[in-house]
Amino acid sequence: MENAGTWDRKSVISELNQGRDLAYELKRQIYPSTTSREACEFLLGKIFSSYDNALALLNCMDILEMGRSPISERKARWSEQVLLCSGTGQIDDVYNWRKYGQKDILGANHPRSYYRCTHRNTQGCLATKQVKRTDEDPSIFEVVYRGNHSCVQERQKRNKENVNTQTKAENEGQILEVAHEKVETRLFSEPRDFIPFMSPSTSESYLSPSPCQVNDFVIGNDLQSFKTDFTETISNPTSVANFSFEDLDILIDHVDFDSYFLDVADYF
DNA sequence: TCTATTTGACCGTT
DNA sequence: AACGGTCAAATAGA
Repeated sequence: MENAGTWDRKSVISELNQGRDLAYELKRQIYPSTTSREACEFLLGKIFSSYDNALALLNCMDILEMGRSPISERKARWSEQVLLCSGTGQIDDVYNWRKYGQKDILGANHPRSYYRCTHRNTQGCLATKQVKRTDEDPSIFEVVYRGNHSCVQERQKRNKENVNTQTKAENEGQILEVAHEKVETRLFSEPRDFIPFMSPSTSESYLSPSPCQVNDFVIGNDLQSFKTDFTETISNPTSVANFSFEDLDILIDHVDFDSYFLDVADYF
């Protein structure tokens, strides 16, 4: 077991280092932007691949650890992010949602709608979101995201296969503000009986449900500065005109990476 | 026929 | 008991 753990750790570190190096190379080539678009897309594909592989490895170790832990210790970090957006409320956020409820809320002028990930049953994805018109301005929606997606959606896969060629939905809403984000620890009473599996055609990972997770784990100065950019974007009430959910997709990927790494830090 | 939405009922928490 | 979140049967629509 020790040997397996050592091998896993080296693999993870190697994948993450490669992803970091590629990201810096891309950054170097973009500024100034004299590099061809094809070269950038190639690098992005390699970066996504490295992070996918690292996540898959970490998730496997996480599940192994969960299997060894008593139920009373099966805790997971749970993230919540609140966005304010204009438009129809049906903003284009990459993921597919299925409405499962609507409630009138005490003291609120408009009901709150409840959505869960379409892939809850097929992939065990536990991400949910709530949407409600604000009392102050009914044209502005408060969107609360809970948990992170463990599923891989078709659009997400297309994004990774064809970076920079995404098309935006006609009715995409504009995100006005990231109101706040918080993290809490919740106890999961259900056993994790999902296992990770690999796409037969690619190395892309389909991860088990792992509702999670943001933390402050730091890996070196370089990554810290990289993370700081994102943290500043999401933790302060910030005007984010031009911010799109394509950006959020990347943001979520990054948050996933961090939290998984904290798990593996505990593991070791 | 299949999938998504609607909506009243139900349940856990406070 | 009130409230918020979820369930599930009924309904809509492609």
